Amino acid sequence: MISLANKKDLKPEDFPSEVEGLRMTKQRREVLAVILRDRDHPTANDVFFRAQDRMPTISLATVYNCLEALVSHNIVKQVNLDRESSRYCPNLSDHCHFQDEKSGKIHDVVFKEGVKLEDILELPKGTEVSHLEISLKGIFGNK
Amino acid sequence: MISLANKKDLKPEDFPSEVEGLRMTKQRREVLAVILRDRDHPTANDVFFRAQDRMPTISLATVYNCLEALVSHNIVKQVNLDRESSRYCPNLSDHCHFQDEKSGKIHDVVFKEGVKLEDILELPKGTEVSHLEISLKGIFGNK
DNA sequence: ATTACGAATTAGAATAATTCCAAATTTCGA
DNA sequence: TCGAAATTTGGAATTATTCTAATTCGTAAT
Repeated sequence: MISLANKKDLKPEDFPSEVEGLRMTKQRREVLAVILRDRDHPTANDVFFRAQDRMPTISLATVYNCLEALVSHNIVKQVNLDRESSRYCPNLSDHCHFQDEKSGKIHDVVFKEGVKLEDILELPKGTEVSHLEISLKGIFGNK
Repeated sequence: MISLANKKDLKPEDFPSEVEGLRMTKQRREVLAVILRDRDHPTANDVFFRAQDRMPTISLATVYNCLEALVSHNIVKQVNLDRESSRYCPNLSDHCHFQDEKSGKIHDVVFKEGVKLEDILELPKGTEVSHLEISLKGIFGNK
């Protein structure tokens, strides 16, 4: 796809009319723009409030609809930590999520160069992994 | 602790009166016995129904209370896959969960000998991991 | 332009898992 | 045995999410 992953400053109206086969409506553009702008793993509710700044009439149901559309078209990732509300992440590359217990902030964490799943997990022959989620909690570095 | 992990056939009344500093009440014994017996990652509701066989008066609220007590005393693990109901697992050793997309069954998966997190993840210096959850989905082997 | 049709949006109701609450019961230590 | 503290209980409350049905939008053909 046209990599949206880095397009931090893209304005909603700059999105092409279709992304990954998904028609980009006004609302979907706005929801996507919010997620690309802040990159702090917002919940649906967070997205709803932020989207309202530029689009006061958008509804929460629409935000949920848009998120589901974006996720199912692999435009954003849905992140689930414990049983908290789902969060949304524009980083499409393989990565994990680390929730800092002090700040509550969620950090993306990547695998070290060359690490592959089959190398680290005892998986029976013939296993096909379609989906992987790794989440960590603790104190995140000194940053 | 007295390793309960392997005590598949332990009857509720056989549990010591205290485990990991947690007083073992009748209800907690029963809930724990259910989890140790079936080992199929039941939800709170599953546990509730199974516990009712031997203890028809137990309430769902109590099952939730017992589960929370058992989890916080590290007697069982709480497993969260996506946004589904939490599930409960008596396997206390480090492991991941693989949900087979055909059967829905959840399999425990272990790390290969000697694999350590720091070896595979790009974590900033000073990071302390207190909690880790890895979950996979796909087709699980040929078993 | 106008129309027609499928897709998207909307508000609000419904659902489901979990937590909360306040009262009743049980357990434990003095 | 008595009283305090912990636990259990049923039901109400909460919260995130999904569903529903009505309206609106967008597009493509007339």
